[in-house]
Amino acid sequence: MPESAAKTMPKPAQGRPAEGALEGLIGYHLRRASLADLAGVSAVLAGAQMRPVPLSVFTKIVERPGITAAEICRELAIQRANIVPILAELEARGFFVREQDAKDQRVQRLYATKAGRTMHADCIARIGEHEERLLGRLTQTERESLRELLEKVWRD
Amino acid sequence: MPESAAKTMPKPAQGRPAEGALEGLIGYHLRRASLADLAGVSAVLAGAQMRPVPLSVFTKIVERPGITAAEICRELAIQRANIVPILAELEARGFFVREQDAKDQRVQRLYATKAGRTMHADCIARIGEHEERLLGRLTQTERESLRELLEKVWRD
DNA sequence: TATTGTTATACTCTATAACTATA
DNA sequence: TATAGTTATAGAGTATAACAATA
Repeated sequence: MPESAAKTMPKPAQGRPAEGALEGLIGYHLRRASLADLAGVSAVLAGAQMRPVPLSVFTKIVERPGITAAEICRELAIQRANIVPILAELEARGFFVREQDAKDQRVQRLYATKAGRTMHADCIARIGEHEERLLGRLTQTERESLRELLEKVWRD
Repeated sequence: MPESAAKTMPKPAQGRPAEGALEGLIGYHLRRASLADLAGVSAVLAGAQMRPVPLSVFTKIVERPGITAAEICRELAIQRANIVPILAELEARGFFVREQDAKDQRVQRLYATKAGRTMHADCIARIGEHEERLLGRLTQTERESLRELLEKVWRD
């Protein structure tokens, strides 16, 4: 017969109700919240045949005309090898074009097309509606607090 | 950086500095923060040959002796099919045992062993140190705020 | 009919190593 | 030597469908 686990339950933190180890970890809530968000984003983007990572890559191209693949990778923490098929698909769908840099023959500068900018605006609007649902229980002040706290966590 | 990008930068939201579409999305910061956390957790758990998901599964076994695999799956939003190899490995390493339920022959009740509880306590301690680093820029009050805001986002 | 545990499988995302061409 | 873009590949993590045993 297995021994009781009650003895090993963690002591409640001072002033807080007893809870499991997972609930006490910020990382656990970060992960659950992020996964909940990702599911919603994926769902609304599916209607535009788009996915979260390719859209974040494309957002950089739209907002920073002439950006290079290597720059995008550094800013989004993507491996250079992994952006290749992402760019290939976005290019094949006519969302951006590549231009060889005149001064450095190694680099390609990327420019969104009109069709790409239209797709981008549509996707950002879809995500906006999704976030409105996701954050429905938070006030505007709470949303801004959350954004700032999260940024403090991950930004260098 | 080419100045031509300035023309296509989105208009700043009222009262806030100019920023890209990604920075304005809570979901983007949720994802970056969660990935930063996950990298750190994975690193500290590697020293104990453990990974985040198996540990979250095992935490349920430690804290709820007699819990079933199906219950764990519902609480952690894991597919039943995917928990099978996770439990197989934890069992093979001697961290828990299975007992057939007397009243319902379909279910197996799971009980952590002493070795399992020791491993669990070690891993939770490692993660605690990791979170201390991850959240180093947040006050205790801010950490508690963050936890509550995140919970409001994902919890039903 | 529904649920538990399971097998098999496929797909996405991510990580690593190595190559080429340029600088 | 270092960087940009690329290829190939392997590993997690996750998703779906189906099955046998039991309720």
